[in-house]
Amino acid sequence: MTLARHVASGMARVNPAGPARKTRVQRSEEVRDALFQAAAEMVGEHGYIDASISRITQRANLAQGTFYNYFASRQDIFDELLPVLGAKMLAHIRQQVRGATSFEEKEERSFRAFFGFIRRMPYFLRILNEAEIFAPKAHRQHFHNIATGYLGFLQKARDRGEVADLSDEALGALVYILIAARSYLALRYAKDHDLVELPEEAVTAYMHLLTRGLLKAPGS
Amino acid sequence: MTLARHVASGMARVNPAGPARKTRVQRSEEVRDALFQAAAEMVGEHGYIDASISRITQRANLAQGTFYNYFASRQDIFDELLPVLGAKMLAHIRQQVRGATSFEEKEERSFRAFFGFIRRMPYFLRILNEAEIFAPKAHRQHFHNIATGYLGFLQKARDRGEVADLSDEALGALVYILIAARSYLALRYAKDHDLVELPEEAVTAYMHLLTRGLLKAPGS
Amino acid sequence: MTLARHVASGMARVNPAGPARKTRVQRSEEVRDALFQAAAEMVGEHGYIDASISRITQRANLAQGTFYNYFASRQDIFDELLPVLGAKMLAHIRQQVRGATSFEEKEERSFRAFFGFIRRMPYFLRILNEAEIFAPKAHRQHFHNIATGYLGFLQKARDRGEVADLSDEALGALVYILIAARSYLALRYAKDHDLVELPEEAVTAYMHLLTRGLLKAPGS
Amino acid sequence: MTLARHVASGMARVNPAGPARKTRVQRSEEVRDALFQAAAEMVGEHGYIDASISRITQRANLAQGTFYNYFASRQDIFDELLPVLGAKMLAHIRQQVRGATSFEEKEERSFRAFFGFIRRMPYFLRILNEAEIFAPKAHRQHFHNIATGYLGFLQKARDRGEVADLSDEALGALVYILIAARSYLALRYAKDHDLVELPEEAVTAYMHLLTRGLLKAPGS
DNA sequence: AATGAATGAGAGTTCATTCAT
DNA sequence: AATGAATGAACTCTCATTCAT
Repeated sequence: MTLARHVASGMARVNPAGPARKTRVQRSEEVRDALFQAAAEMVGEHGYIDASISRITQRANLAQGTFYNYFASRQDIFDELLPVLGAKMLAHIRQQVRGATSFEEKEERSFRAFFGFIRRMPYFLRILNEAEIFAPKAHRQHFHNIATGYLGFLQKARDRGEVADLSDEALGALVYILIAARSYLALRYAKDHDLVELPEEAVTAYMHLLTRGLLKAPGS
Repeated sequence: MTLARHVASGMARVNPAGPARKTRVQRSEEVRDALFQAAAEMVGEHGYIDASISRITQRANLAQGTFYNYFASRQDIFDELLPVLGAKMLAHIRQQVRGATSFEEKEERSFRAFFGFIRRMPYFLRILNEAEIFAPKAHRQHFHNIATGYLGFLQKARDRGEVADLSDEALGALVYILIAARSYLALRYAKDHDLVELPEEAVTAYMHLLTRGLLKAPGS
Repeated sequence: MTLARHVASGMARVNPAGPARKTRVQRSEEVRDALFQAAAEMVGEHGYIDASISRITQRANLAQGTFYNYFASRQDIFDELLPVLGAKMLAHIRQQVRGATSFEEKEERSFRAFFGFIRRMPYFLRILNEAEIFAPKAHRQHFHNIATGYLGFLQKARDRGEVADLSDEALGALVYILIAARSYLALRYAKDHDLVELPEEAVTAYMHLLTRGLLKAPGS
Repeated sequence: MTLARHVASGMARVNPAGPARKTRVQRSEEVRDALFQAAAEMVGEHGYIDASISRITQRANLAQGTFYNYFASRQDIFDELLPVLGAKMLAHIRQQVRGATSFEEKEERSFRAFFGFIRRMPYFLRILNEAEIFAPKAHRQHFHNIATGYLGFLQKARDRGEVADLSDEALGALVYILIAARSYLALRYAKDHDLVELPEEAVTAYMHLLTRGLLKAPGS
């Protein structure tokens, strides 16, 4: 829950009768956060389409006009959702992978960490998926970030001799396949937009594919 | 062009001064087709969001009101798009795979056939992708159809001994991964919503993953 | 009253329970007229600023959305107001001047006809004046029309020897002065945006200026 | 430039780190001036409509709230613009006319002085013109001031025998005509809201009308 | 005196759907 | 069966004004 506390908690409303002294900038940041939070929740629960300014501000206990003190437009806040949350995701995964040594171990930990993240922040998956349509620039950027990092990781593993000797172009394609795998499995195991329960079998399948492919081993 | 003739042709407008002599049901089907066609084109070119009734009917050379003689609502026609086009895709793939013998050959042919299809019917990719958001029921159904067929195919290959001896659950996960791979690679290699140019390297990468996994072969 | 009947009557609302059979295009024209009429009244009475779509449609007994079936935007109808009413004004003046022979007589009749027009159609003055700000393109066009016609009229009179032998450029400036005179006198003698009562003294002053200038005649 | 220094200079911003040591009332007057100045510039450049409080205060380097320490409302400052600038215009014209002896000379000097003023203070023309719509009370007052003075001037000239023997009412109408002439000619010769280039021909035309009227002199 | 965030009414516009013709 | 005008709810966004700091 610690991870979600800052960003995904459903509690982060603006509290007009706050407990005590706050500086103006503190208060201002709180309001901005409340709006961001409310937008993330709305998009996560009902999609970008239904995340109207009216609903977002209502959820944040603010007047509609207040929104425009913090964001230039509806598109503006949409374009911020994925970068902010995507960075959190990356940080989470990196932290979980730290300490792993082999390519294989890193892959498995990273795979599990991805699902751990969307389990704790169920909004994220929908925000990520719909961003392709509603915040395409942000989505492209996010994808580029991830794909680039992933590609470097694969290239190093290849150069170290841990991964098959494939061309950069081929590795680039594989990066997309692996990212795709995570995303679709998340969708596959999501229940009611809310909970993703990844069965061990899925991890097995993923790792089997990575380590041995699908074909029956000749000697077995 | 034969494939696209029925569904993706830009010609299928209603011709008010048609060559005459049609039965009422023929005429009725023509109108319905024209609407469907126009909707598919609009969604394919501009996305579900911009496919308003007004634009769809305009493209079909019909009045707005006519739409509601054939579809109960805007959502209604959206929900039909994917099932109809998805069936065409499946038919196309099945036909291309016919005659292949080994699992490996079938996989490669099916993989290529998928890209062949979206190359000939560029609308399809967008309709498919956005359906997750705008026609979720249809999308789930489509996915279920495909996944079920794919799973059966994998199970038979496993039982025949061509594919590794994984549990049904694990195969189910793999199905998602393989479908995901195709979808994301299509996005990856799409240019301007219009053309998908799949490089051979991508096929290589995909087949390598399937046949050998990613790890360096021990003896090499 | 005949002049104002078509355009400026306050009665031209849409009557939902109309008396009898009308073709669709008749009905359609009526609705368009009602909107135009309502807009003219609103602008005439309260100015462009307060002529919101909401108020215009309310006055025409129509829903807000209906407005956009007939005009592409608020600016659109604003841009139509002056051309339509300005043409009526010109027609009225031309008709009143018909039959006059000398330059002097034509001028006086035209001068009186202008005030006769705005007396019968009190909206017009405000629409004309504010158009400079709210419908500048229309205003420029209207001004150009009038100024061009007026200039030709002065040139012919000069060439005939009725008017002093001034350069075209000087006549061009005079045209502006004469139009300005009418416009400001209308403002001067307007009471409550509603009634313009032109005193005979004003006609005398205007004609005196035109025929003799302001200076004391030397021999008198 | 001396004329524009007080009112039209683009420099008159509030300088937060001023050279210090000012009495409270001095400082207060400075702030008020800065707001007035900013408003005049905004209205002059973009019109009353776009002169929002936000834009005015931004241009004056002040916070929005500060505005309301000096003016009761937006309308309030609009209503001050024309009286203040109009007085400057009158002062300028009076000064330029000083020393002229005949009615004719005074008229020509005053005519030229008007255009000299708006040439040096290009804001003024727009402020003046739009005031009729956005600050009607101020506009009426301004007009009354000017018309009254002008009328007295004409009356004296008439009584002296320099001007034709017209009734007061007729002279009242002529005042409007002469003011109108200036205003419209300014508009006629304005280029891009910024520069008014009055050609000599326009002066000729104006003075010809005043001294001889438009008709061909009988003996010529 | 100066600040600037909060407010909420109101603006123009779009669009799925209805329904009389 | 086809039409297309009418509807009204919902949308994003602006802005004068207020007020606690």
